Amino acid sequence: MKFTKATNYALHTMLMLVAASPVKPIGVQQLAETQGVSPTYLSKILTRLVKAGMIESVSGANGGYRLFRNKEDITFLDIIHAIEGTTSLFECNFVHGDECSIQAVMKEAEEKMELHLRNTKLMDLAPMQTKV
Amino acid sequence: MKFTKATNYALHTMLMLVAASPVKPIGVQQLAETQGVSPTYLSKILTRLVKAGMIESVSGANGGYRLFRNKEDITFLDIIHAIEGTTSLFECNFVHGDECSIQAVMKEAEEKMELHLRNTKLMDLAPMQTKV
DNA sequence: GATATTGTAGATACAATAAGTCTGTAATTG
DNA sequence: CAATTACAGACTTATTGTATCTACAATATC
Repeated sequence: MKFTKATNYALHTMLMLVAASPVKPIGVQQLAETQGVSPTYLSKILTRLVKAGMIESVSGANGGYRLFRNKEDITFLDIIHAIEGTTSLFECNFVHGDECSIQAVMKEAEEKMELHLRNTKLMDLAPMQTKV
Repeated sequence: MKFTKATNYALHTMLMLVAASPVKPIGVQQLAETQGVSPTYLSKILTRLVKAGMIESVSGANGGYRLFRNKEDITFLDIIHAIEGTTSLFECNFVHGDECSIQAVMKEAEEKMELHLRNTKLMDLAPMQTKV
């Protein structure tokens, strides 16, 4: 199991948007070029962030993407959940008596990871690095 | 991203082996039947645990699998690493200046999860549940 | 030692997911 | 209106996960 590349693209793009102007949008062309990925594909990924209410898209000439929520509110977990989904990483589909004790442990472990991702905001990195 | 089913099979099998006799091996036939998976496939998974030095296989009539290490030493993380591999869940392959700050955060998060999995031993569950 | 029993390795098949492309459409600006 | 930009959906390709099958090697028991 691995995080998908889409998550990597999403995180890097968000970091750029956080560092950029909150009013003037950045075109997907530019965002994609910096990361060496095709604009249409990146657009498809970013649309998920739009639907999650994190960013906003502006059509037409000089359009692009810009933040929608406050910088301060956007956590790593938000972005990851928007891309990877929110279902548990581990699911036991056996029919035990009731709860699967193994799954319980796995869930606890996952929550430790999520806690860290929820407590870390993009802002925490933004100042030191303005590009990519 | 999801943990594979193989990890689920491995964890459940290990729980059975921990609860079973440390001398008399259990056949893969029986282990597989309990979990509703084919014996040859489970065997393939268990072979990875053998190579990781956690369990031992015994060929021939009345053969099967049994623990090799001490019950007390076997953590969730050991089993998961044996099946899923030990590489990071997140890898940024862009060429930044030096270290990717996003990757750094992701790595920390992963370590939180691993810490919990390393601190939880199969033994912790074994007493309350002897089957599956 | 022959035979039945059990795990092992390798080839192969199938399915699901990830990763990316292409094309046409809709919205906006100038 | 023309140029620019994002969006949606169908489609393709590559990779990984999930098995199955078969021949082989090791061991126990008679």
